[in-house]
Amino acid sequence: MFSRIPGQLRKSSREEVFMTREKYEPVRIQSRWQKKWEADGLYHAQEDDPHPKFYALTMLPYTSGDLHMGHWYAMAPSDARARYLRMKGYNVMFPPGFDAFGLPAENAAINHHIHPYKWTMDNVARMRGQLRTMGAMWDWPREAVTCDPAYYKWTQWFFLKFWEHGLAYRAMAPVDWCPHCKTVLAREQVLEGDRTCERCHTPVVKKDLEQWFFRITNYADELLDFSRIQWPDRVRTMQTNWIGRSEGVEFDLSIEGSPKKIRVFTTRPDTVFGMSFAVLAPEHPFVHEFTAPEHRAEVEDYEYKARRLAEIDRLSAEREREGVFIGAYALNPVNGERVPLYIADYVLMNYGTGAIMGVPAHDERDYDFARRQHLPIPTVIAPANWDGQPLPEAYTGQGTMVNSGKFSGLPSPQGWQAIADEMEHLGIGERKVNYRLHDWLISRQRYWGAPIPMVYCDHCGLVPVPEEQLPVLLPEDAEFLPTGDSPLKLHQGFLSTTCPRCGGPGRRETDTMDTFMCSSWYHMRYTSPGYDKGPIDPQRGRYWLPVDQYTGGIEHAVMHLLYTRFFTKACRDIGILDHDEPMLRLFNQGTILGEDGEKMSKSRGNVVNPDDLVNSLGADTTRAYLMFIGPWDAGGPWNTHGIEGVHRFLQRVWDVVTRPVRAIAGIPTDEQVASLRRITHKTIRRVTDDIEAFRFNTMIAALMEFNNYLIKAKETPVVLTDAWSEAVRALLLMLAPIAPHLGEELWERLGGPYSIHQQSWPEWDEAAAADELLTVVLQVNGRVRDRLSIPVGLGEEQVRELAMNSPKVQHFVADQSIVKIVYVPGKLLNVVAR
RNA sequence: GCCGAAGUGGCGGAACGGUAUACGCGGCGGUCUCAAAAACCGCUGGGGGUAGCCCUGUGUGGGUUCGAAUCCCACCUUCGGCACCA
Repeated sequence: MFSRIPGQLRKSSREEVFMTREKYEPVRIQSRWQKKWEADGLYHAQEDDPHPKFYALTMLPYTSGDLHMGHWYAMAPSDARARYLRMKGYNVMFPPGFDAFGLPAENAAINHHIHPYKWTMDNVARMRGQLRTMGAMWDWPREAVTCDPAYYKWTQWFFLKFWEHGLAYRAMAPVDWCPHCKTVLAREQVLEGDRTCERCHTPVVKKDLEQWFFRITNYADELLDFSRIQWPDRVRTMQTNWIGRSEGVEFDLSIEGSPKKIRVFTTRPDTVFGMSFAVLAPEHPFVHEFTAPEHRAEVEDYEYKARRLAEIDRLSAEREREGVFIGAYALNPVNGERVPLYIADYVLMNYGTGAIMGVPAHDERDYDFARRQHLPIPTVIAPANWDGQPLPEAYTGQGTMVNSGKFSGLPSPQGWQAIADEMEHLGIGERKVNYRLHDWLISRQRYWGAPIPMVYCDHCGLVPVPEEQLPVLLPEDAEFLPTGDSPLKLHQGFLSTTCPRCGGPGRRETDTMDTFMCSSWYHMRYTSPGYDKGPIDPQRGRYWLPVDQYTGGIEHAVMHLLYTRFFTKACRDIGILDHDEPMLRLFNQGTILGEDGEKMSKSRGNVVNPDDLVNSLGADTTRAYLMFIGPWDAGGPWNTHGIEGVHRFLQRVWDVVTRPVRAIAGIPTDEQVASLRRITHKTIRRVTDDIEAFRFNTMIAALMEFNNYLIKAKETPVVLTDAWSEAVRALLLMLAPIAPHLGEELWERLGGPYSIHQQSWPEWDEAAAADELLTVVLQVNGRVRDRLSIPVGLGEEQVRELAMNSPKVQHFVADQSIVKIVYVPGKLLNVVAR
């Protein structure tokens, strides 16, 4: 009985402490502010704002079903920076949207009998809800969903404009067909190496089909010019390699006993005297005509093998270079020499002319081939100090021309030009630039995409659908059968139409457009929501475009990011836009991995669900942890304990602001105040530099250090000063872009005006941030021996004197003589003794 | 094979050519508690010493420099991209 009393007392005093210390309840706080922000339209950017505009954009997500951690990793830091720029005084637009066309929706229709529209829009609804929980400054009224007829109407409109301006065309071409997806793919969508479909990893097969193309190659040279944009070197290199520009000469080889000539392309006209054979691609159209009867069987056998290989796999560049002689001879135009003609699969039909001159001494592939076929390997470019002996391997560098008729003795770069001139002069060839880049294949044999607005008429041929008849709608009652044929092909109502030109019977194009078409211009549409006279309202478009800061993954380097640049340049030439590049600055974030360091995937069971975290630790902690985990461009593994550390940090910020100040006796010293102001202003400087440079991890580390200081300072009399309020306000303002809900909540509790997200970013005062005492490191022969605390501005002489008086310095110098003293003002002094 | 990026504590990662390991996690010790959890405080690269301290240490080996994680050369490893483009 008696002993229970102290216990009860203790219990009640603990309750008292509990009452005075309010808990940080992130889930409650976030839903409160998300509702208020949305109701207030806090993030809806207007064009009549006096501040300079800033268009911040993060790559739009595909409507796969759920917002996963990868989306958060891409979007949360991007949002934080958009918020920061807003506080810096920009009129920031940060719009959301969905890439909503594509095969998964159609596969769901075939497998689960859900209409692609329903499947997609259900996903959009779910993802919208999840996006809202991030607490990002999404400008919802600008949202675009690419499968919405109000959107794809304009995708079709762009197609018509490209058609009108000769940038869209239909052609028969050998294309890559995915037997699983039952559609053709763009070259970019075929994984090189194993030649599989990038989506389902089924080996693709070659088919000759009539397809729709965009003339992106018209812009090849302009796409190589990155001078107007600040994009990462990595992306620029990848695009440059993909475009693959090479300068050379195209010339004719006469064929013995035939009036026909074959054209070859070379980047090394300076080596033309070294040709000892010529090669045609196995698919070259002249092969049959030139093949001698006694070689026919062998040639056909080889063609068959080559075709099979081309379809299945052509794994390696190291494969033996094989080929067969076709029994014909070509004549070298510069010296009349007769050289045997081969077919070999190392020559590709879809690059250059599909035929080459074989110069084994100066090309590694030709060298291998010549060795196998026992062909001569004449040297025509002499390396420095060449001994006149046959080369042990192909020499591909520059040198002095030899055995090259009147060109012998010339340095090879000069010979290159001289021979090119000569061929042009004699009319047998001319300079030519070749590209690896091909025209963009945009047609797909699927339902779930924007229909290509063209009509086939027996009388008029190909006729574009008139603008006023757009959109060509996808029929809602299409049947989704696992036949492999596009549902549009089987839908009479869609298929049959009247010819817009003659009014006679017409048949609609059933191909739909590549989804990269939709994503090539979505950033334009965000500027003009609801505009119905065109894809972009000229005034609003001019105000917002181009995008100032784009962020997204590197995986789109040669697809989306190249297409959208092409799109912008084409629109400029058509007169729709007046700028050259869609996005001025680009930042590529890395990939967030599972705790095991592997890519997050359901099959690995290492998926971290953001929804669970939002409902437990809160959106702010999740956002902050993703930014704290490491450099944003590096990505990295998730760590369950790591996020708890970030949560503790936010909890301690909460405590610093909300806990009642304890009764503290005494008045603060000048030094206490100065030191608080110093760390405040130093932190503002650090944090500002970091967020400018996308260094969110060190930015948060700086805020943690600052908060740790404030926790201790709160126990001292400085807590009663203006410097303290300045510090706490700065802390919240700097935290607001990272943890927008916590920032807003605490800002309100401090009595700050709504909203913290409309306040100015704090500025630092260099004078307040300046140190009064500096630590000078004393080294002897480059090794740290002592430290000196000196007042700012102490002259070198005095520092030297203090240093030489240091017992430790003296000990390590001992009886050696001092050779020199290096002094880095205010930082370090190194005594060199020997 | 070619091109590019990167290798730092037990872990994620910090460090304008100038105090290596900030910040966080984990671990150890402590306070509080009947106890535990939470929270808070302290310690925490390795080796040596009772201690003041000393030695050593940023993938490996060299070099430049008063001084190198940082710059240069070679090599090893990892990750990306490209891979017959004439």
